[in-house]
Amino acid sequence: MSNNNLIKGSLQTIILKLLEENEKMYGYEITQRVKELTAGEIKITEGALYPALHKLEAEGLLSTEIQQVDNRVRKYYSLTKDGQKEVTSKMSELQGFVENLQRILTPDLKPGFNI
Amino acid sequence: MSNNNLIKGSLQTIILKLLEENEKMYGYEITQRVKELTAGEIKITEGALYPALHKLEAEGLLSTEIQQVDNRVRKYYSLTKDGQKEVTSKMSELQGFVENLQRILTPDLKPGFNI
DNA sequence: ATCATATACCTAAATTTCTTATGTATATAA
DNA sequence: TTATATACATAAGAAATTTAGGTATATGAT
Repeated sequence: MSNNNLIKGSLQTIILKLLEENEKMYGYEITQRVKELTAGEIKITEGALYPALHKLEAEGLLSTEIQQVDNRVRKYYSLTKDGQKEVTSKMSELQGFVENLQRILTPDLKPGFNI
Repeated sequence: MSNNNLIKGSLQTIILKLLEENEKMYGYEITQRVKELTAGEIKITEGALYPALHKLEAEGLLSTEIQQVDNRVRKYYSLTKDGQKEVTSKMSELQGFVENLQRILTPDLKPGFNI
Protein backbone atom coordinates (compact mmCIF):
# COMPACT_ATOMS: atom_id res chain seq x y z
CA MET A 1 0.00 0.00 0.00
CA SER A 2 2.70 2.48 1.01
CA ASN A 3 5.98 1.00 -0.13
CA ASN A 4 4.86 -0.23 -3.52
CA ASN A 5 7.28 2.15 -5.18
CA LEU A 6 9.99 -0.31 -4.20
CA ILE A 7 8.63 -2.89 -6.58
CA LYS A 8 10.14 -1.04 -9.49
CA GLY A 9 12.42 -3.42 -11.28
CA SER A 10 11.35 -6.58 -9.49
CA LEU A 11 7.90 -7.13 -11.00
CA GLN A 12 9.28 -9.08 -13.95
CA THR A 13 11.22 -11.33 -11.60
CA ILE A 14 8.10 -11.95 -9.52
CA ILE A 15 6.09 -12.92 -12.58
CA LEU A 16 8.76 -15.23 -13.94
CA LYS A 17 9.37 -16.93 -10.60
CA LEU A 18 5.67 -17.55 -9.94
CA LEU A 19 5.38 -19.10 -13.39
CA GLU A 20 8.37 -21.33 -12.70
CA GLU A 21 6.54 -22.70 -9.68
CA ASN A 22 3.09 -22.95 -11.21
CA GLU A 23 3.47 -24.05 -14.81
CA LYS A 24 0.70 -21.71 -16.00
CA MET A 25 -1.12 -18.77 -14.46
CA TYR A 26 -3.43 -16.02 -15.68
CA GLY A 27 -3.07 -12.35 -14.85
CA TYR A 28 -5.73 -11.98 -12.25
CA GLU A 29 -4.46 -15.11 -10.53
CA ILE A 30 -1.01 -13.56 -10.22
CA THR A 31 -2.36 -10.46 -8.49
CA GLN A 32 -4.30 -12.62 -6.03
CA ARG A 33 -1.36 -14.95 -5.34
CA VAL A 34 0.94 -12.03 -4.53
CA LYS A 35 -1.67 -10.44 -2.29
CA GLU A 36 -2.16 -13.74 -0.49
CA LEU A 37 1.57 -14.47 -0.08
CA THR A 38 2.23 -11.03 1.42
CA ALA A 39 -0.85 -10.80 3.63
CA GLY A 40 -2.21 -8.01 1.44
CA GLU A 41 0.87 -5.85 1.81
CA ILE A 42 1.88 -5.95 -1.83
CA LYS A 43 -0.80 -5.36 -4.41
CA ILE A 44 0.16 -5.73 -8.04
CA THR A 45 -1.97 -3.26 -9.94
CA GLU A 46 -3.44 -4.32 -13.26
CA GLY A 47 -1.99 -1.23 -14.92
CA ALA A 48 1.46 -2.51 -14.04
CA LEU A 49 0.85 -6.23 -14.51
CA TYR A 50 -0.71 -6.46 -17.95
CA PRO A 51 1.85 -4.28 -19.72
CA ALA A 52 4.59 -6.30 -17.99
CA LEU A 53 3.07 -9.59 -19.17
CA HIS A 54 2.74 -8.27 -22.71
CA LYS A 55 6.33 -7.14 -22.69
CA LEU A 56 7.62 -10.49 -21.46
CA GLU A 57 5.58 -12.22 -24.13
CA ALA A 58 6.91 -9.87 -26.81
CA GLU A 59 10.44 -10.71 -25.65
CA GLY A 60 9.70 -14.40 -26.12
CA LEU A 61 9.93 -15.30 -22.43
CA LEU A 62 6.25 -16.17 -22.04
CA SER A 63 3.70 -17.93 -24.22
CA THR A 64 -0.06 -17.62 -23.94
CA GLU A 65 -3.09 -19.80 -24.23
CA ILE A 66 -6.71 -18.63 -24.08
CA GLN A 67 -9.24 -20.62 -22.09
CA GLN A 68 -12.97 -20.23 -21.58
CA VAL A 69 -14.15 -20.67 -18.00
CA ASP A 70 -17.84 -20.00 -17.28
CA ASN A 71 -18.20 -17.80 -20.35
CA ARG A 72 -15.26 -15.77 -19.10
CA VAL A 73 -11.98 -15.53 -20.95
CA ARG A 74 -8.75 -16.40 -19.24
CA LYS A 75 -5.35 -15.80 -20.76
CA TYR A 76 -2.89 -18.28 -19.34
CA TYR A 77 0.81 -17.52 -19.40
CA SER A 78 3.65 -20.04 -19.24
CA LEU A 79 7.43 -19.87 -19.49
CA THR A 80 9.10 -20.53 -22.80
CA LYS A 81 12.55 -22.16 -22.99
CA ASP A 82 14.10 -18.69 -22.96
CA GLY A 83 11.83 -17.75 -20.09
CA GLN A 84 13.04 -20.68 -18.02
CA LYS A 85 16.64 -19.56 -18.46
CA GLU A 86 15.69 -15.98 -17.65
CA VAL A 87 14.18 -16.94 -14.28
CA THR A 88 17.53 -18.19 -13.04
CA SER A 89 19.30 -15.13 -14.35
CA LYS A 90 16.79 -12.65 -12.93
CA MET A 91 16.72 -14.42 -9.57
CA SER A 92 20.48 -14.35 -9.08
CA GLU A 93 20.49 -10.74 -10.22
CA LEU A 94 17.91 -9.86 -7.60
CA GLN A 95 19.65 -11.86 -4.91
CA GLY A 96 22.93 -10.14 -5.76
CA PHE A 97 21.24 -6.79 -5.52
CA VAL A 98 19.71 -7.55 -2.13
CA GLU A 99 23.11 -8.72 -0.87
CA ASN A 100 24.69 -5.49 -2.02
CA LEU A 101 21.90 -3.57 -0.35
CA GLN A 102 22.72 -5.37 2.88
CA ARG A 103 26.38 -4.45 2.53
CA ILE A 104 25.45 -0.81 2.18
CA LEU A 105 22.75 -0.66 4.81
CA THR A 106 24.10 -2.98 7.51
CA PRO A 107 27.74 -1.97 7.93
CA ASP A 108 28.35 -4.46 10.74
CA LEU A 109 27.36 -7.35 8.55
CA LYS A 110 29.64 -10.36 8.55
CA PRO A 111 30.39 -12.22 5.32
CA GLY A 112 28.39 -15.39 4.79
CA PHE A 113 25.10 -14.16 6.15
CA ASN A 114 21.91 -15.90 5.09
CA ILE A 115 19.46 -14.30 2.78
CA MET B 1 26.52 -2.46 -14.00
CA SER B 2 23.75 -4.85 -15.00
CA ASN B 3 21.29 -4.86 -12.13
CA ASN B 4 21.32 -1.17 -11.41
CA ASN B 5 17.71 -0.92 -12.52
CA LEU B 6 16.78 -2.49 -9.20
CA ILE B 7 17.93 0.52 -7.25
CA LYS B 8 14.67 2.25 -8.07
CA GLY B 9 13.04 3.29 -4.87
CA SER B 10 15.92 2.49 -2.55
CA LEU B 11 18.33 5.31 -3.41
CA GLN B 12 16.82 7.67 -0.84
CA THR B 13 17.13 5.00 1.84
CA ILE B 14 20.77 4.40 0.92
CA ILE B 15 21.59 8.09 1.17
CA LEU B 16 19.81 8.54 4.50
CA LYS B 17 21.37 5.44 6.04
CA LEU B 18 24.91 6.36 4.99
CA LEU B 19 24.41 9.80 6.52
CA GLU B 20 23.17 8.23 9.74
CA GLU B 21 26.44 6.36 9.98
CA ASN B 22 28.74 9.12 8.88
CA GLU B 23 27.47 12.42 10.27
CA LYS B 24 28.29 14.30 7.08
CA MET B 25 29.16 13.30 3.54
CA TYR B 26 29.41 15.00 0.16
CA GLY B 27 27.91 13.70 -3.05
CA TYR B 28 30.98 12.31 -4.71
CA GLU B 29 31.94 10.61 -1.47
CA ILE B 30 28.60 8.80 -1.42
CA THR B 31 29.11 7.40 -4.92
CA GLN B 32 32.58 6.17 -3.96
CA ARG B 33 31.42 4.65 -0.67
CA VAL B 34 28.67 2.68 -2.38
CA LYS B 35 31.06 1.50 -5.08
CA GLU B 36 33.55 0.41 -2.44
CA LEU B 37 30.97 -1.34 -0.22
CA THR B 38 29.62 -3.36 -3.15
CA ALA B 39 32.93 -4.18 -4.82
CA GLY B 40 32.02 -1.98 -7.76
CA GLU B 41 28.75 -3.77 -8.44
CA ILE B 42 26.50 -0.82 -7.67
CA LYS B 43 27.35 2.53 -9.17
CA ILE B 44 25.24 5.49 -8.17
CA THR B 45 25.16 7.77 -11.18
CA GLU B 46 25.48 11.49 -10.60
CA GLY B 47 22.34 12.14 -12.63
CA ALA B 48 20.42 10.12 -10.07
CA LEU B 49 22.30 11.18 -6.95
CA TYR B 50 22.27 14.97 -7.14
CA PRO B 51 18.56 15.35 -7.88
CA ALA B 52 17.86 12.91 -5.04
CA LEU B 53 20.02 14.93 -2.62
CA HIS B 54 18.32 18.17 -3.68
CA LYS B 55 14.91 16.62 -3.18
CA LEU B 56 15.76 15.34 0.30
CA GLU B 57 17.09 18.78 1.19
CA ALA B 58 13.95 20.45 -0.16
CA GLU B 59 11.88 18.10 2.00
CA GLY B 60 13.83 19.21 5.05
CA LEU B 61 15.50 15.85 5.68
CA LEU B 62 19.02 17.04 4.87
CA SER B 63 20.96 20.21 5.54
CA THR B 64 24.02 21.41 3.65
CA GLU B 65 27.31 23.10 4.34
CA ILE B 66 29.83 24.24 1.74
CA GLN B 67 33.53 23.64 2.30
CA GLN B 68 36.60 24.59 0.33
CA VAL B 69 39.20 21.85 -0.06
CA ASP B 70 42.21 22.52 -2.31
CA ASN B 71 40.38 25.22 -4.24
CA ARG B 72 37.60 22.71 -4.87
CA VAL B 73 34.09 23.10 -3.53
CA ARG B 74 32.52 20.36 -1.49
CA LYS B 75 28.88 20.36 -0.46
CA TYR B 76 28.46 18.37 2.72
CA TYR B 77 25.08 16.90 3.62
CA SER B 78 23.89 15.91 7.08
CA LEU B 79 20.63 14.63 8.53
CA THR B 80 18.21 17.08 10.10
CA LYS B 81 16.00 16.05 13.02
CA ASP B 82 13.30 15.06 10.55
CA GLY B 83 15.91 13.23 8.52
CA GLN B 84 16.94 11.15 11.52
CA LYS B 85 13.38 10.03 12.05
CA GLU B 86 12.96 9.28 8.38
CA VAL B 87 15.94 6.89 8.35
CA THR B 88 14.21 4.53 10.76
CA SER B 89 10.97 4.73 8.83
CA LYS B 90 12.57 4.18 5.44
CA MET B 91 14.69 1.32 6.74
CA SER B 92 11.78 -0.65 8.17
CA GLU B 93 9.81 0.02 5.01
CA LEU B 94 12.64 -1.43 2.93
CA GLN B 95 13.11 -4.37 5.25
CA GLY B 96 9.37 -5.09 5.09
CA PHE B 97 9.49 -5.00 1.33
CA VAL B 98 12.44 -7.38 1.14
CA GLU B 99 10.67 -9.78 3.50
CA ASN B 100 7.59 -9.73 1.29
CA LEU B 101 9.81 -10.33 -1.71
CA GLN B 102 11.21 -13.40 0.05
CA ARG B 103 7.70 -14.67 0.72
CA ILE B 104 6.87 -14.40 -2.95
CA LEU B 105 10.11 -15.71 -4.37
CA THR B 106 11.07 -18.44 -1.91
CA PRO B 107 7.87 -20.42 -1.39
CA ASP B 108 9.55 -22.92 0.96
CA LEU B 109 10.55 -20.18 3.36
CA LYS B 110 9.84 -20.76 7.02
CA PRO B 111 8.63 -17.92 9.23
CA GLY B 112 11.30 -16.26 11.34
CA PHE B 113 14.07 -16.35 8.77
CA ASN B 114 16.97 -13.94 9.17
CA ILE B 115 17.46 -10.99 6.93
C1' DA C 1 53.24 21.08 -22.52
C1' DT C 2 49.20 18.26 -22.97
C1' DC C 3 46.37 14.52 -22.29
C1' DA C 4 43.87 11.37 -19.50
C1' DT C 5 42.08 10.50 -15.17
C1' DA C 6 40.30 11.70 -10.77
C1' DT C 7 37.80 14.86 -8.07
C1' DA C 8 33.53 17.67 -7.56
C1' DC C 9 29.53 19.99 -8.69
C1' DC C 10 25.33 20.45 -11.84
C1' DT C 11 21.24 20.04 -15.34
C1' DA C 12 18.19 18.37 -19.15
C1' DA C 13 16.21 15.12 -22.44
C1' DA C 14 14.82 10.65 -22.88
C1' DT C 15 13.48 6.22 -21.03
C1' DT C 16 11.46 2.98 -17.98
C1' DT C 17 8.23 1.71 -14.70
C1' DC C 18 4.71 2.46 -12.15
C1' DT C 19 -0.05 4.72 -10.48
C1' DT C 20 -4.42 6.30 -11.41
C1' DA C 21 -8.27 6.33 -14.08
C1' DT C 22 -11.11 4.38 -17.26
C1' DG C 23 -13.40 0.96 -20.27
C1' DT C 24 -15.54 -3.64 -21.41
C1' DA C 25 -17.88 -7.89 -19.93
C1' DT C 26 -19.71 -11.89 -17.09
C1' DA C 27 -21.11 -14.08 -12.50
C1' DT C 28 -22.97 -13.85 -8.04
C1' DA C 29 -24.66 -12.39 -3.66
C1' DA C 30 -27.40 -8.82 -1.28
C1' DT D 1 -30.68 -3.88 -9.36
C1' DT D 2 -26.79 -2.88 -7.14
C1' DA D 3 -22.40 -3.94 -5.40
C1' DT D 4 -18.66 -7.00 -5.52
C1' DA D 5 -15.74 -10.33 -7.63
C1' DT D 6 -13.73 -12.06 -11.69
C1' DA D 7 -11.06 -11.07 -16.01
C1' DC D 8 -9.18 -8.65 -19.64
C1' DA D 9 -7.20 -4.11 -21.49
C1' DT D 10 -5.35 0.76 -22.47
C1' DA D 11 -3.99 5.64 -21.74
C1' DA D 12 -2.52 9.82 -19.28
C1' DG D 13 0.35 11.28 -15.85
C1' DA D 14 3.96 10.89 -12.24
C1' DA D 15 8.29 9.38 -10.46
C1' DA D 16 12.87 7.60 -10.68
C1' DT D 17 16.31 6.56 -13.34
C1' DT D 18 19.82 6.58 -17.51
C1' DT D 19 22.34 8.94 -20.77
C1' DA D 20 24.58 12.75 -22.16
C1' DG D 21 26.25 16.88 -21.62
C1' DG D 22 28.46 21.04 -19.12
C1' DT D 23 31.89 23.52 -15.79
C1' DA D 24 36.15 23.52 -13.09
C1' DT D 25 40.49 22.10 -10.46
C1' DA D 26 44.34 18.70 -9.41
C1' DT D 27 47.55 15.27 -10.74
C1' DG D 28 50.13 11.75 -12.99
C1' DA D 29 51.78 10.26 -17.44
C1' DT D 30 53.53 11.01 -22.35
